[in-house]
Amino acid sequence: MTNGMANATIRDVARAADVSVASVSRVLNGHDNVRPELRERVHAAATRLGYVPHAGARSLSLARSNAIGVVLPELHGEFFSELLRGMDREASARGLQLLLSNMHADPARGVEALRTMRGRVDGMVVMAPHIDPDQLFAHLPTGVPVVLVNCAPHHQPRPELRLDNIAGARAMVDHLVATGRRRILHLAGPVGNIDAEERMDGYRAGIAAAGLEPLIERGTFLEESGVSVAEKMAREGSDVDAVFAANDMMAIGVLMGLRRAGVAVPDRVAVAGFDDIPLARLISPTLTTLRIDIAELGERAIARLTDQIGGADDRSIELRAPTLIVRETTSPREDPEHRGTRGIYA
Amino acid sequence: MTNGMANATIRDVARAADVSVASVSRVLNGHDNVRPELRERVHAAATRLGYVPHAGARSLSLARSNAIGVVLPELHGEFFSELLRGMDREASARGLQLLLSNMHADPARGVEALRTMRGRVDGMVVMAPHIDPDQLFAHLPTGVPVVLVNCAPHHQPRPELRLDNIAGARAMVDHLVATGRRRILHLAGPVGNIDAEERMDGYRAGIAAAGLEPLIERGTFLEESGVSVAEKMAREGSDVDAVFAANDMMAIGVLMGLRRAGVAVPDRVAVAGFDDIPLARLISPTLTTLRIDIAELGERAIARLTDQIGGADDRSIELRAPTLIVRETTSPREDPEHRGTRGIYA
DNA sequence: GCTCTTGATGTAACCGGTTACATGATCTTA
DNA sequence: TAAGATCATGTAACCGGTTACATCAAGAGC
Repeated sequence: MTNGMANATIRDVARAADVSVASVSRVLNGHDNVRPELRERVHAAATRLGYVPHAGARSLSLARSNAIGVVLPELHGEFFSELLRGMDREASARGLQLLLSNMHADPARGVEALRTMRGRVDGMVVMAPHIDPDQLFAHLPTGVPVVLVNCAPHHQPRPELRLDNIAGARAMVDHLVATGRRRILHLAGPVGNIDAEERMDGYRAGIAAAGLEPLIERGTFLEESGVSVAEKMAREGSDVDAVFAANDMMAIGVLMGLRRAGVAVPDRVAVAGFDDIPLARLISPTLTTLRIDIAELGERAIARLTDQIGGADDRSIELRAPTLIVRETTSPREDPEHRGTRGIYA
Repeated sequence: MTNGMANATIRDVARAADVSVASVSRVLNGHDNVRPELRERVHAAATRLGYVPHAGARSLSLARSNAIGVVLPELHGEFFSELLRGMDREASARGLQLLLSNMHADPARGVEALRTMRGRVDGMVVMAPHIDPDQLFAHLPTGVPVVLVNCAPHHQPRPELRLDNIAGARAMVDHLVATGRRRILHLAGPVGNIDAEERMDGYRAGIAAAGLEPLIERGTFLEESGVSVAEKMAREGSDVDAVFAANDMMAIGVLMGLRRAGVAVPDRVAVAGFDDIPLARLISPTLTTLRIDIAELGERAIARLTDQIGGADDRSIELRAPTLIVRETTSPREDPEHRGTRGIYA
């Protein structure tokens, strides 16, 4: 039977070694006030019984679990995977385990996910770009340290990490304008998603500064949105000469849609994304985008959380600026005649 | 102070509602043998105090944690992310949480990772293609259900999920042979990795069956290996007409290396991978590969584990066969003269 | 009216660790 | 040799829940 024999407890070990449970605990936790001979007996008994301490019981009496909760939106794609990788790196370096929870779209289930973490973790990292944190934290245990990552606006006095989406999007628009684009379409993310909204704000600011006209379509952050926008552009004979998508997956969709429609990138239309997922430099033409060091973001979240658990009281918001990565999809056009023109294509 | 006030306990609630802890517990767990008026009082007190149950204490007394441990190799790339996504889907459907642990290359740390899960999870999913499971489980708590995923050969009588790497690789070689390739190079994965070894076995079998000569290079499962093999081929004027890489990332590296060297794919050289990561259909030319439904693999692991936890005793090994996905990188050559020739290229 | 059943509620033991405090042995020191 | 200090070890309370069992009140049946 796999689960035939229950595991030995510390009392079993104590009995087997003919000592008290206190001594067993002391030996196993490496306290030095134990006679060597007794220490020996305990170790022998423990290995003989195959004793493995019960982490749950341990954390109950210590009021410390050495685990931290990670609450993420729908686990999807490379962003999430990179973030988790960074967290894992930092956490395992500090001897912490990660308890994962998926915060679905439904706020009620989200609250439930956070509640079930109480008494199981020492703190939490919460990333919820699509849910109002005030609502989320209203019915939550107090006294659990939390670090927010890229959350919607709120009134929580909590430590927080954010992307500077506005500056990033602004930099991209500036780049497109500097390379001669004038009809710049923004393919935005879903309504209510904080990253989507901020990137759109940055786009608007850049467009206004250049004295251009804003052109905005809404997407879903998925590849398909990009494809359909490209198809629509081709169908309607649009005069757009650059598409700035709110994330890389949509930008890639745009690339595929344009290729299928026979529209030259970057000669006719420039394309840019956001995130710099690994894919961005592998497709062809390679994609201009904004790089976020996602794994490092994850590491930093864990680091700040452990500081907080350790008693620090730093509630500041840390803003991380993305870096503009220029690749082939926004190269200046070879044909100088295009510069500034508004050619119609089919 | 974020963590100024400790959380209320069930005894606090009992005192506030002027009832016993037993009644509070009954109310909060939805037992029906409680007078409505009292039930009301308890709910009121609980919300007034912001009471959230302590999951650790609960699982200690219930001997059930509703969490399952997931032990994965170095969290890297799309494979891992898809697997975790599938597990999360199934787990949250069953009301389970996932406790993540990274099994690094070092077996000692791996054992430690498994030990710290005891008393914290109801069972574990272990994926360790690079570590000997016998060694791993030698000093482990008995009585904890475990499902192995893609592990090295062992003598563990445990339920297990595996990829049919051999059949997959064999199918790919057959496909390459059928489309006229004769000098087929296998870019294998690292020594000691079970997936790598099995894929190589499948390759060997296919090559032998076709009466061809095996050509093998070792790689690291990373893109760079592919690039350097492609460079080496071009440099040495190799007569290889197909490269079958042991995973997609290496295949993509090969594609990039060949493109840079000006070697036409698939006309001069066909390229194929293994895994069907999302990237495979996005690059150009699109990559022929073997599809594994990774997320489903993850779901299935959780499903089998919960069966096991529920008392089932099914120790069978489930073999999942990859599906051959033919795309552009292995299209038959347009120039029929190449068929069977061994042209040298620079 | 009295016993028996039924059902709500409370008391206290238990899950498996940790540790404050008590105990008692050994060693100093006068 | 007796008093005091030091140190290893054991006893039992505690962490925060759950629940077997005891208790007691109300209603049923005679």
